[in-house]
Amino acid sequence: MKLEKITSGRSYDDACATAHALDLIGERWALLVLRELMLGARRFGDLRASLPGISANVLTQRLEGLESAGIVRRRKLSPPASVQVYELTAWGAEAEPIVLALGRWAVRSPWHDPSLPLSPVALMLSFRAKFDPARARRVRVSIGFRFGDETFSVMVRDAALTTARADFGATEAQVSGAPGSVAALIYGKVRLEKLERQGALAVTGDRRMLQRFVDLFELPSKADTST
Amino acid sequence: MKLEKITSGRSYDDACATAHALDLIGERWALLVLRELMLGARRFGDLRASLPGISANVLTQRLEGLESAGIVRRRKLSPPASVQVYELTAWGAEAEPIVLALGRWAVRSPWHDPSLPLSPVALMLSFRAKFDPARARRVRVSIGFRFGDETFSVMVRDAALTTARADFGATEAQVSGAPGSVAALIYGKVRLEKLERQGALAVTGDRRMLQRFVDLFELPSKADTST
DNA sequence: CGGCATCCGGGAAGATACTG
DNA sequence: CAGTATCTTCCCGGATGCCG
Repeated sequence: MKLEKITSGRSYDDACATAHALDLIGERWALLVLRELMLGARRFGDLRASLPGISANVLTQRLEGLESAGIVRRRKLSPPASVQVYELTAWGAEAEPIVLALGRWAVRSPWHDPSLPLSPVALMLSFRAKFDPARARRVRVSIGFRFGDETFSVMVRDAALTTARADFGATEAQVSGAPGSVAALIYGKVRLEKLERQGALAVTGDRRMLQRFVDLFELPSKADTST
Repeated sequence: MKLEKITSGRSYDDACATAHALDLIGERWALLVLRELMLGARRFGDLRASLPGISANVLTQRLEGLESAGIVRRRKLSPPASVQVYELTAWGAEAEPIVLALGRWAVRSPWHDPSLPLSPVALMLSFRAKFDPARARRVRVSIGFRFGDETFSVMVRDAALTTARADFGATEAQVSGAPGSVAALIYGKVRLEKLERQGALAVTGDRRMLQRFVDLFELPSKADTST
């Protein structure tokens, strides 16, 4: 099968693998769809809600293209759920370093505006992108996050960070609020007390553990565009 | 200044840094322009020649956008050259991990076609992408490459690889031919003797050193799109 | 010739309405 | 809820021409 038929876009006709990657996932919205699938299967409507601005027909096209390229798979959940979801193939999941590399680079952009809407998955992935193992040695914490009806757990131990969709369950501290408010706490270094007073965040459990987690991350430095 | 004015494209309006990266370098051809600038300043015509299929007006637009975003800078070479070139800013050069991550991922694509045209810079960057320090311990080689009138040198020592535009000069072996033929030698594991017999490559210097370099790289494995 | 503006055709993206 | 159909807008790509 010809490549143009797979993504139904134009090909760069370049043997360079980077160019080929752009043939596969370089179309508008494609990489953000992958981002939203990085933490597990999602429904069509979930994806639409997490990608403000995408229209239904474009999302349909992207999912079709990614599916025929072997990056995304559609699956029907077993009854009684019987609902259709989209998930990454093993190869699709291997695109995570691309998503993280893009984030690490652009967070230093002078034009980056952290006040825009932020999806829960995007926030969770940002932890993976900015996590510094050297800084996390000897730190052992587990934090739960709740955004609406989505919950996640983040664990730091043995200088490694793991993120997953999971119950608050066995975490040491739990945070509820908007993803952007959590970002303000961690990356903007806004004081937790202030965010609680504003009603932006609600915390239960061991607050000192949460602060220990926050201190794992530093303020991103802005890039030098003059040299 | 509003972001939309910088790249003159549409914005994702997403606080996620990955989305912002796509605002900056997600337009068609943008990342390939960066790729071609990764190994040093280039002229407009050089870029056009290395990016078959790009039209002059699109290249102009991309260069303008990347320049106003602080990723690319245009510079006038001092006389007597007095010619205009484009080069990466310090921040633009930091996008290299993105280019390499895309390449590492897509080289495993079932649809990747290595027989398409390949630019010299793309080949040189592929060395950086696929270099395995563990495999290169105790190896110390320097190879020169010539593609038309462009020459590069690659050095491996102390489990590190360095690539640069440079004379053949002090390298131990020198290779001339098309970038695709070098790729066939290194990634396709086509025998050097065969490529020489076909007239695809010409080698001078210590052939054993060249073979030692070739052996640093392994055949890329194809991805699993079924699980 | 290098760099860039202009015009145009085709096609992808965006918005909205509609259907099972 | 999960898409499809339709229409509009705008980007991409190709051709041409201008200017230093």
